[in-house]
Order: sequence, then structure tokens, then C-alpha cells
Amino acid sequence: MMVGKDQDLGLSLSLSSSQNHHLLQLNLSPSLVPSSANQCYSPSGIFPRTKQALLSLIYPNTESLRAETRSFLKGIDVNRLPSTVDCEEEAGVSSPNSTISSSLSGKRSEREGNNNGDELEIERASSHGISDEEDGDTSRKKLRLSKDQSAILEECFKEHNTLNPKQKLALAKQLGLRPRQVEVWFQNRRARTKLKQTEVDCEFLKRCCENLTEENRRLQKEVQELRALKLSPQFYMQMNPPTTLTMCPSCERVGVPQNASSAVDPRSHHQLVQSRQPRHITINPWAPSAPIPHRPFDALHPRS
DNA sequence: TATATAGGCGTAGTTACCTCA
DNA sequence: CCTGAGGTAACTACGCCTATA
Repeated sequence: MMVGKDQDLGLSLSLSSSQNHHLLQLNLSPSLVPSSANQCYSPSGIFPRTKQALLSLIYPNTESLRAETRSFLKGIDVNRLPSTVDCEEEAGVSSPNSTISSSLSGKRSEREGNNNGDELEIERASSHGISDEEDGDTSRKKLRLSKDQSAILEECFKEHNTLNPKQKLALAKQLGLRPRQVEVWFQNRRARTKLKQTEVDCEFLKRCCENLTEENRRLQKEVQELRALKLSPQFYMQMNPPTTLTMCPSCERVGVPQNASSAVDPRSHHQLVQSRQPRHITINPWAPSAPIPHRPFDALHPRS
């Protein structure tokens, strides 16, 4: 199945091309709006075994990466968890319920409100990468993901914009983050992607509207010109008499006679159809025209 | 088999913190 | 140094789906 996977704005929005006029795919990132929360999971095992392996994919020039990372990490890397957390991850303590901190929120807090408060404190403290004594107050410190962490997360997001628990754990371990942090990052990333996609779509529709307005204006003008011509006597002088067409009663195809006196003989057209008389149709150029076939988004392609 | 419930995960919206001009 | 704007990690509330009793 071709799911228009949205990667960094992966616009599956096929804008006009001269070849596929009518093919407007305003793909609103279906992958972002899963019909079911559980349908987005992709096959596991997407991540390189080591961060270095993955980073080497992202940054073929590993030396430049290291330099970049070094320069960036000159400051304090608040995201580096205390070793205890790594141990915790190693031991898989968080795996049974990777959403310990998420249990703080929403419905889960109602349902799982019996969480151990101490655990939560530890969770909070470790998530901030600071010691307990520094985190006496309940205010949340804003942590910043390092550049390489973000790069890895981005890379994984390109692969799959949702993670199954296994992938989440693996990635968290790889990055030295808590699964909850990875989860939140993916949530926020999806939200950002969707927001940008919405902006792009909005811009696109705005252009559609402008083009349609322009097309409408042009057609109105054309109508006016034709009306003016109709009123002009000279126009009648130049006009041919109303065209006489003959419609074949069998296939209902309309034939234009070579000259006015000889309409198409339906018998020569369809030997078998002899009982029905051809219908003559007088074309009135000023009669309301047949409905114009709908050309969706034709106005998107302004005539050059 | 139908139903209630719990749990997991998703999104939308918001808050709080950090960075930078 | 102060400040406002923008970016983003984290949180809250709620809906949907699935497994299970």
C-alpha cells in the first residue's frame, strides 16, 4: 500500500504539472492520521545496532559529525541521563510500562492514579538530568536534546513516524533517554509535521482560489464579448445559416452534412436501422450550451 | 455472543522553559 | 541586563481500539 509517508513535510501534494492536470492529490498525510492507533506499527528492527552505525548513515563524514557534536556538546548536555538511568534501562525496568511519566497525565492518571509517588519523583529528577537536591521544587526544567540525538530521532522519524514499544525502547536505550521522552518527541514531531503540512495545504488552496477567481473573471469577460458580438448586425451577415446536423438514431452520433442539402443518410451509416428517421438538430449558437465538463482545478494551471 | 472495563496509544491543545535577536 | 518572540519538551484531556473477564 502506498501510504504517503510524510517525511519532513513529505508533501504527497502533487502540484500541477502539465501532464496531470486533473490529478490533484491533496494528500493530507494519511499516515499522520491513522485510522487506528494500532495500525501504524511498522516492522521492527529498523534501527542500526549502534548509534555510531546509525549516525554513519546520517553523516557519512563521521569526522565532521564528531566535530559538530563536540562543538555542540561543549556546553552541558542536560540530556545525558545519570548512569543510574542507563542501568535502569539496561535492566528493562521501564519496559513493562514505558509510560510511567505518561501515567501522570490524562485518562491514565485517573486509571493508574496509584502510581508510586517516589518513582515519579525519581522519574522527574532523572528526566531533567539533575540531582534530587537540585530539583527540590516541582517546576519542570526544560531539557534540550543534543544535536546527534535529534538527528537520530529525525532519521528514525523518516523511517516510521510512529514507534512500537520495542522500537521505542531500543531507541531510548540507544539515545540514553527514557522511552517516555522518545514517545513525547515523536508525538511532538508528528504535530509539527502536521502543522507544517496544514500551512502548505492552506497556501495551496489559497492559490487555487486565486486561480479560480482569475479564471472566472476571464470567462465572464469572454461571455460579455460574445454577447456584444451577438448584438452586432455585421456578425449576422458573416454568419452561416444555422447548421443542420443529423443524428443517427442508432448510435446517436451527430453527423455534419457536407452540404446543406444532403444530410447524412443513416441507412448508409447503419444499414440495419431503417425504421427510425434521423433526427435533425438545429444548432443555436446562442442557446445555453451543454454543461461544460467539469475540469477540476483546471484553473490551477493558468494559460501561459 | 454481547457488554463493561482496563489499558495502550493517538491527537489537539496548552504550559513552561530555553534561546536568541 | 531586559524583553518579547519563537521553538520545543512535557503535560493534560479526551477519543478510539483491543483484549479480557
